[in-house]
Amino acid sequence: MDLVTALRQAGVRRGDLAGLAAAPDGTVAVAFADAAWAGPAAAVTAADEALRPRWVTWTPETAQQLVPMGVRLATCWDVAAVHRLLFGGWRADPGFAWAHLRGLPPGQVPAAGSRSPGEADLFDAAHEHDAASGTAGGTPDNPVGPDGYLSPEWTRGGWAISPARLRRWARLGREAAELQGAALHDGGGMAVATARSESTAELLCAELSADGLPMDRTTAEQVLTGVIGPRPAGAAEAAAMRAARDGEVLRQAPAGVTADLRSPVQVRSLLAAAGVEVPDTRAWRLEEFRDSHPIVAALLEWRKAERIATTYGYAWLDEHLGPDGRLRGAWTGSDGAAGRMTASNGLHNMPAAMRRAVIAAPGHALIRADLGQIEPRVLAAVSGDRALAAATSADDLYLPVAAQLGVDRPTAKVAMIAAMYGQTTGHGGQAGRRMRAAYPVAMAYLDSADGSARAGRDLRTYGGRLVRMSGGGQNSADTARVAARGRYGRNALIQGAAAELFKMWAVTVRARGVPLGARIVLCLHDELLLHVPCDEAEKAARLVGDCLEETAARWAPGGGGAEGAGVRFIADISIVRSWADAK
DNA sequence: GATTTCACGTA
DNA sequence: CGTACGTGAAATCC
Repeated sequence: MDLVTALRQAGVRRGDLAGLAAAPDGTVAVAFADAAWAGPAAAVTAADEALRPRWVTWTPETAQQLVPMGVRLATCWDVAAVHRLLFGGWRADPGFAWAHLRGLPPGQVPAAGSRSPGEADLFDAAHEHDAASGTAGGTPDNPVGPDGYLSPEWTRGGWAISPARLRRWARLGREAAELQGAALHDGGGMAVATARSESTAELLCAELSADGLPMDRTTAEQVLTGVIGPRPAGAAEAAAMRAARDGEVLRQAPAGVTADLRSPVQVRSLLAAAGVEVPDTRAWRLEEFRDSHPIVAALLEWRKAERIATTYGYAWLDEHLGPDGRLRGAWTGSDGAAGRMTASNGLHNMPAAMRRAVIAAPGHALIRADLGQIEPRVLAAVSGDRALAAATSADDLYLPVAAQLGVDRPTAKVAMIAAMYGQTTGHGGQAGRRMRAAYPVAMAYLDSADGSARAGRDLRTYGGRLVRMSGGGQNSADTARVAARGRYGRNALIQGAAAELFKMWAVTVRARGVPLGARIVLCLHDELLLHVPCDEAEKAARLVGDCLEETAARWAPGGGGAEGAGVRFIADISIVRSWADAK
């Protein structure tokens, strides 16, 4: 039966959970109500458009498989993403997530192991029954073993196709999602909404990985030429150019002294020979010696060029910029403690000079949108501090804060940041004390995070993400380490909540942007870059702002001031041809 | 050959 | 004015 018809007959409605599993050959299985279906992936697109269920995936790999096949789903519930939210940590494979949901000791999850040569693939229909016989745990029809764990035969992947198994796997995914939903409801608050947006952010990540960032090769090569010279013809020429760059620094050295500039140890001796004594050679430390000896400025200049040459040079361009003018890397929806998005291949730490080369395709424009002062605004929201929330009504939040504290703006900003992230020197001074008096609720929130983290107690972000502070290596009594743990904890709650708000905004923009042909092409912690046909650019720019208002209203309710914190979030939004044009 | 340290880019 | 992450080269470990 046709999938849409089957879903309709089962009474599946918008937002209902539908299990989804995909085989490498493009076969998918869908599980809903008491039924399950298997067939070609294209049917899922049709079902998504017709009914828009919330597709349950075990891991983001499903989306990563489907997107290149042209299947882009509206929403999902990703068991791995929700597992990370509920339980923290990085590991989130199906067997591990399932064990947590069933309350089984996660340390004893059966290893997925490796297939021995010649062993039949469980998911190969032809060998279906032979393969599972004699193995512990699950059966060909049941992934759950008698011990309650998922069978390694099912979890180790590398599937060929068996529609029956695929359907079973999709059904079990939906069961896992329902268990997760129940666990999240117990937590109350924002957790279910966060689970949805974190999951859908995984769909966005799969698309970002597939689509890439538009970059103009000619402009990129121009930027490189300006910094490190033209593309070398061969290895010999490259070595010569490198030596020439080194020479610019070494000619400033005292007579007879030389060094390998790529060796920090040798650079330190080199500087010492020039009369500059430093404990290490980091740029911020060398900065104050810039005028002590000409070699320092030359070295700092060399470092900038060397960074571009080694990490973002012609080799980088050749490797990651496709013939279609798209720079690609792998995206993850939530990495590390705070749950920020990450990207590989330099997409998140590209030198500012290269932004000039990020240019919309012909007939298209980029929409650049930056959240303004996101962290203090997030603090106001998550702590529920009414006084700080009042300050968020200003475009520049630090002006009212400075007025409240009776200090100038730079002092107010430092005091705020010191409070949010902890400080290693001094005790905050007068401005710090006034912060405590002016914003006691926000400060108590931060103190509580700091105290819990110091004591090794786990934390939860506003959106419900567990930040693990207990366990291995967290019991040190060393004063410096304890203080660092405190800073880590308070930072994780602010950075983490900001990441949750950002992703909710991003997936809202992703959904609303579809009719305009607007695609998100870069996410950078508090900044979104959209690629959109020129004709729709104005609409898309307004849409991004509207989506922020909508997201903020759901995420930090009470904008009217009657209830909740009523925090205002702002974004700087501009329509540009190149990423470097804005601001 | 794998892991750690230093350094630096982004937020 | 602190935290996070990814990357590359050298240094170090095994």
